Amino acid sequence: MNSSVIAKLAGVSRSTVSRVINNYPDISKETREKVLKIIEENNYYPNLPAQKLAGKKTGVIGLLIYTGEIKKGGNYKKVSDSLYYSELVTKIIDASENIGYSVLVSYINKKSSNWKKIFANGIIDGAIIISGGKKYKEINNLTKLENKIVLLDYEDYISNENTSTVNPNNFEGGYKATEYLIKNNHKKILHIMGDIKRKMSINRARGYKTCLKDNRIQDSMIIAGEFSEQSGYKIVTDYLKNNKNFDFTAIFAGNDYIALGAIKALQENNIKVPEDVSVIGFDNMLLGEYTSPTITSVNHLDKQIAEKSLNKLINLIDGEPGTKEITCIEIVERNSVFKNS
Amino acid sequence: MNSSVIAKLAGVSRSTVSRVINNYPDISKETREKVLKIIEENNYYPNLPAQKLAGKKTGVIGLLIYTGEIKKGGNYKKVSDSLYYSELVTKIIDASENIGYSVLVSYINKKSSNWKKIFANGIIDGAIIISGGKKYKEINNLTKLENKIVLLDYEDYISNENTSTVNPNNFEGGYKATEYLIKNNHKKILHIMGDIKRKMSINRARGYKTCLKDNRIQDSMIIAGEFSEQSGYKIVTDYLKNNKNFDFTAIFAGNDYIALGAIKALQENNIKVPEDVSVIGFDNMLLGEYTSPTITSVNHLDKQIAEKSLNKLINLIDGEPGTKEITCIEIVERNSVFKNS
DNA sequence: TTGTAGGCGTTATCAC
DNA sequence: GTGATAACGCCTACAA
Repeated sequence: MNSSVIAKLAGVSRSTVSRVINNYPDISKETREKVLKIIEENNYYPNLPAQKLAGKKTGVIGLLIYTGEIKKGGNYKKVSDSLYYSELVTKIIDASENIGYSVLVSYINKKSSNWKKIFANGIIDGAIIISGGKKYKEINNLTKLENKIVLLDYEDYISNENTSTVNPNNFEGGYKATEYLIKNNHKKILHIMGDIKRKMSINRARGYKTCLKDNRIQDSMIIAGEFSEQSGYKIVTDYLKNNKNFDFTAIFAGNDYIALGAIKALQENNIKVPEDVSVIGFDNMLLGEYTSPTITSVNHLDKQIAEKSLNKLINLIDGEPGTKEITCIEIVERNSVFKNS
Repeated sequence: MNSSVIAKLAGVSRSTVSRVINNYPDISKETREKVLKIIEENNYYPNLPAQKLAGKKTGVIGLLIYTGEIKKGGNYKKVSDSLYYSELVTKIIDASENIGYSVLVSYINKKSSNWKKIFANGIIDGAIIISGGKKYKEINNLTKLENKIVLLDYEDYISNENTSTVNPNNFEGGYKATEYLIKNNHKKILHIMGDIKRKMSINRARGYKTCLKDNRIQDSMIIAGEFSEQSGYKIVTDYLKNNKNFDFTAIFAGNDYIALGAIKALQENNIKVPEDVSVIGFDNMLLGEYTSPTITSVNHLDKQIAEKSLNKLINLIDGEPGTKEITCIEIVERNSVFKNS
């Protein structure tokens, strides 16, 4: 089934069929309706590769994922092993669907060059790249091509005519999380950092320290670990073991995984959350709605990272130049912080 | 950049470039290496739409999702609102990537016809359709086209030359879950069903009842609800309120959400899980690794539904006829069932 | 308002 | 072993 068949059936030429499909104005009502009827009857849809080849947009965007940073043990993890990345990926898919775009997902890795084929040749109108904060040579090369790209969570900022970037405002997040705890009457706040080598962690910690300073609070406690439940659990467990009279009333965790581990450790030591100790996380993962207690968190993900990236991409596709964007931050109140303001 | 440019640079014809790209045997080593060098130097990749138009496979499969069944309040939910669907979708993406396929994700809905364009015209080599168990007219129509399709979780079995189906073995799952509890010395087992209208629920409950019968256990207790945490929570809370001397020692929950809600309700009533009451869930969601206690569950998802669907699809693409498949079931032991065998 | 024809970048079928 | 050429299905000037 193709436009020639439709044309023959409708008694018109292929170009007329094309005009109908693409909503050209200069076409008579009769012809249009006649053609549309035939199209409908024959369940005809234009061939996407052919349309693309002929220069049209496809309504498909690429989602390129660099998984090198998602580690599991010593090995590279897949997206589905991580609730965080699963949520981020499906959020991008959902946001795209919402504005009528479909998403072509591919991984960036050295083994396969599938992603290059997809990227280098436009079945896609543009792409969002999740780099996991990693400087990856290939990504730098990609940005030099003519494709429209949005770089997500790529802290080493690059930008050009065809490239935009979107990053969470980690500093502000750290600041607001700390501020929220202070407003709820906490003065002894422990901050558990994620991977100390990542800018993300450093900026969140900077926000924490700056906020304490601004509020004239001297006691700052920072322990560095990893962005995992196990790490949060271990750090708090060890801390409680080594400090019989623990002296913090709240924890600002580097992300929700750490928060969850910290909460488990506290609970196992018969310290109630949030009555005895409050905990605030970061990332606002959906997971946080299913734990006990549910996790109060810093939101930059939900309706932010995904939708902003997509909007930026659409702007690029529409011909606007690349820009740099930092997402807004808000506290999502759940039950792991005791309300006492 | 296209094959003509490469051809000119290499001093050969376009056909020769094509032969090199597609690994044709009848070509001299010299020519091949010369062309490959030019290709490399110029960072050239063949144009996917053009290849597809000329009749080649693309290495892209479609993932079509019918979201009508994923409800949130009264409204239709997005995939990212559901940890279950997020995990399923990313598992399929991961499994595909693993064998070198990229995934084009699109939703099936009445508002947009994007999915039809994608489906009806082959940038994709085939598609997996997640129907959420819903009889949807459009899906039936799709199976009549010539595309290669795998229907996931579509209990009303359809199969033809181009269509395979994959379903979880809900009956066996219900049976094995119950058997596992019995083996751990439970005789009073409450089963909390999900949506009673869905075959999924009915089959799990059938498995439960058959297993009790096979083990000569008279007491069967079934309460029907929905596939949600809230439902599990409410049912157990109400039960405990109305039965001061509750008489079950274990719960078989219709899925992990229900299990989670049930556990919360038990804990709030100072009933310890698993010491006082054991709970087993269904679906083996990643979520179950982050709760306290972690949730023992019936696994059909992990490395099953996703990978089997994909294998089936690849078989179809390779020209084999459609088949019907039911996934294997296994118990994943975590900490919500007390080991007492 | 409609039809004709060239081109998009490949692959495949012929020749040579 | 390699080069010309006709598809693949569509879009878009240009002509009428």
